[in-house]
Amino acid sequence: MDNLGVARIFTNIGDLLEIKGANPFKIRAYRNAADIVGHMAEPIADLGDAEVRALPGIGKDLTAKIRELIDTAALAYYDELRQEFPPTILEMLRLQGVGPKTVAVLYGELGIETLDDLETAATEGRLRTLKGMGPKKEQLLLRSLAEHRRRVGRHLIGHADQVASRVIDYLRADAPETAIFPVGSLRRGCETCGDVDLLAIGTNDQLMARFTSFPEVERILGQGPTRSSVLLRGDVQADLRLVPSESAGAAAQYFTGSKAHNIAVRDRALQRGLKLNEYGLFRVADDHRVAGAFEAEIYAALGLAYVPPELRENRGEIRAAAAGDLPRLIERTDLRGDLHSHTTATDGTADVETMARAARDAGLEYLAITDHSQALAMANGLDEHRALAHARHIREVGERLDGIALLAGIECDIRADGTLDLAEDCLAELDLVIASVHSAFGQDEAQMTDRILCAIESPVVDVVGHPTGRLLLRRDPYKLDIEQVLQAAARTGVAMEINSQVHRLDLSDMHARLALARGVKLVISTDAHAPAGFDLLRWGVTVARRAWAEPIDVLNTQPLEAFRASLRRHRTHSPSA
DNA sequence: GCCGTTTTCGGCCCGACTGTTTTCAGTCG
Repeated sequence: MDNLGVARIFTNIGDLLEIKGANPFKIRAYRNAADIVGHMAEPIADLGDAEVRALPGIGKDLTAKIRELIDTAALAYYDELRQEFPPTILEMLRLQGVGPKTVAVLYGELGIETLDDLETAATEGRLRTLKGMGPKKEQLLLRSLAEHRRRVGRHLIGHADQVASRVIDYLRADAPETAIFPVGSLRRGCETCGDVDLLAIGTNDQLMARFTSFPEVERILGQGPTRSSVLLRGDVQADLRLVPSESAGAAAQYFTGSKAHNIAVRDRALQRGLKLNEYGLFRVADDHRVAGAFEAEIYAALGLAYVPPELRENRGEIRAAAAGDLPRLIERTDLRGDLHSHTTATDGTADVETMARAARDAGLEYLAITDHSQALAMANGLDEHRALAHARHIREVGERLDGIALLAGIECDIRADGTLDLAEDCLAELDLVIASVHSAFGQDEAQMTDRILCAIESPVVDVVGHPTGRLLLRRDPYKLDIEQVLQAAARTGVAMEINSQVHRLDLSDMHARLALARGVKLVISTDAHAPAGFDLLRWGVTVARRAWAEPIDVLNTQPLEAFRASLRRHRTHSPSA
């Protein structure tokens, strides 16, 4: 069993224990262990018991359970726990506003086991008969159910990418000469993917059998010589297609999509007496193959510059490609710094120096340490006194280290009334202030908009962090007049963050593109809580690319001094004035 | 569940918000 498998089972144990009403610290121990194992770089199966035992938060008991999982792919304790509840009960925990206590009552009192049961009971008004529930809670649950239904069957891009990598590595081990790569929404960099589409080039009789024997396959949905489809553990569907090399480019183009992009490209082909399908680009008149082996030659044959996959959404890229006006999209290597990170001072897992070294190892020239402010008590947020002491410490460490510059910043909460969580004179002492919303998500649009506008007007705010507050597949964005916020940001020189956490990716691609159109600068940040977190920059870059961003649009592509000068706090007048 | 080691037992981040109450329980971060 791999790390993610272990992590998933520990997470489920934590959830089941919580429904049972077990000791909260025991629950936390399982969740903590799930987090540690799930984020480890090396396979836990490669570690000896002593090394596992040495991991923080993993003691004698959990070591034994991890060993059992690695050796037998099962865990007796987990199986016993699962006997006590129907297997579908954990799904209900995914609903907004439904926690373990509610699940326990729903199951215990009304025998509700599934989301469908819950919907029926809510619709019939039976939930309000329960203690602590009323009509409002019923409506809330129905709304949560509807949101949840929209999300099932989709996966975060980071998750889909890991699945794709594991499948590809497995296939390559047996066929090192065969080119295999992701297509579809994963290649386009969409924030969520419905399934994982893979394309293999060449001839290989064994490939499909190898694919369906991948260890994570739970069910084979279909198997043929050129196309197979499987359902993997964790409900991810993966499709593999095999095409001959003369059709490689056409197939890649066809299966990468999007549908809307492909329709527009094929239309352009027809206008030129050509037809495009997954086998190649052909003259209609005599079926002569004009192109097919490479994507670029197909686009070229249609009078188009090569369109990067992230732009293939039929949002103007074909016109731009025809005119030679495609942007020079930002790349990961254009980024020189990361502007959002946490340490053990609040809810991070590593100290300032460890994070700094990891950022340097990730190729960055500067890093802003931006721990939480006091409102996030649960994260041990900093008050003014601690924030300034922390800033001194960050600067000391920065002085000491070669090859990386540190900025002493903070992620300051925007309180429900729009005021900042720390005094302005304290914030003015820092190098960088990100203002973020972490509470009162239920405010109406006018309140939330005013709240963020209020923060933007503060002269000490440089960046708005994860501006819409969405959690992909979990929580919709809060209600917000983004247009007003962007106009204020443009006027004041406040930058908008693209948060690279795969469950945030906030701003979204569309909002980021709108921001650029309004003259707002972007920053791409990791929000790293651990040394491995800097790898996530690639996803923020992917969003920026989908937003048509060039390096000049993103503040942290600049060298340190130019970057500092571009921050709102160092501007002497508003940029649009 | 883990952890420490002047402790092998007794700690282990807690405040805001909501909807339901009539003094609070559950959820969220």
